[in-house]
Amino acid sequence: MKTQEQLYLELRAKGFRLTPQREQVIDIFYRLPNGDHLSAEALYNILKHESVDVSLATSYRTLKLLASVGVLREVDFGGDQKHYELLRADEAPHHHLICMDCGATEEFESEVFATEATAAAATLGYKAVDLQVKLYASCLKGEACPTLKQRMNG
Amino acid sequence: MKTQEQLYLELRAKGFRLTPQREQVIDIFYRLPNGDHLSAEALYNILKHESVDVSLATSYRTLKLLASVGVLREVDFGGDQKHYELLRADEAPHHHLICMDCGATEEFESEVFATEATAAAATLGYKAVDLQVKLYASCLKGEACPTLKQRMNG
DNA sequence: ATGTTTGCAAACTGTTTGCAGCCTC
DNA sequence: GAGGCTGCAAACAGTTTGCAAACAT
Repeated sequence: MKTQEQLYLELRAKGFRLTPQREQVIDIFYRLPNGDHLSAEALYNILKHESVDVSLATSYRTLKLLASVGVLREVDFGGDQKHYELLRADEAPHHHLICMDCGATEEFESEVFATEATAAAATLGYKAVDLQVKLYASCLKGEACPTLKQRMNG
Repeated sequence: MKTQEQLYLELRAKGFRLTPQREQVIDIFYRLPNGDHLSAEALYNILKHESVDVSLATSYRTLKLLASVGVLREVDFGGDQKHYELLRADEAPHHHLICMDCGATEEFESEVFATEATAAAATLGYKAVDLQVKLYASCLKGEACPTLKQRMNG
């Protein structure tokens, strides 16, 4: 995978400046568990928590910039805020399962989706660019579901 | 497929009232080309155009109600407004292709997705409920793309 | 008659933007 | 030094909500 330093250079090459804020944002995404994703507000909270001086507006602007440059991928889970995840070019694209009971999200992989999607696009006369799969599911754990419990007590 | 009359009874059975507004909304969705979808505002505009007396708020409320009852399905295309489409129980679920060049959306079917998704959910210990596939693609038509042209001249 | 649903306008939420000052190149 | 970048607060878009009147049952 691309290193953070390579990314910095890439940004500069494209005429963008490397500010402390951008550096920190990139750093946070690199430290995130694989496949994890953040909303602008979540990112803002992490930054604040780490005593990084960033405004919410910059959080939004940076996410958008990094997505437009291809560093991040915008994904949505049907909630009301957009989420972003690191785009790892050398990894199999993963898909998202969203639990309707507890709100948890899980990632899973499958080449079948990509293959099928590319074929479908071609059939319709299009060229596939990005595939986003949202699988809404139920954890069936009811009361026992840890995430659900947490939310109800929160 | 369920008839509109069946739907009316179903709503009443669940304790909801059948108002002219709701009747009209359901009617519009039934008259829509198969697989087509509407946002709250689009629905509102159609209703106004047909001289039906409905407020935007009711448009939102009705869509939400019908979705919660399982008549409509909420789908999103990455834009900023939610869209809704008629849920036809006896039809193969369809998926959406969104053109990144011209914004057009197309539907396509494939049982492969559903099969794969159900299996993936089971593997993770979940029960699949709904699968939403968004395939971003490019129509490659550039200037010649009719929808794109229309948008640029609009 | 009762309780749901509506329209209106105001409130809210997530996101974007204008501007003055700051900082990277 | 010049122009992009930031923070702030105000502006926005889409959606939700409180309330009194209107309506389905």
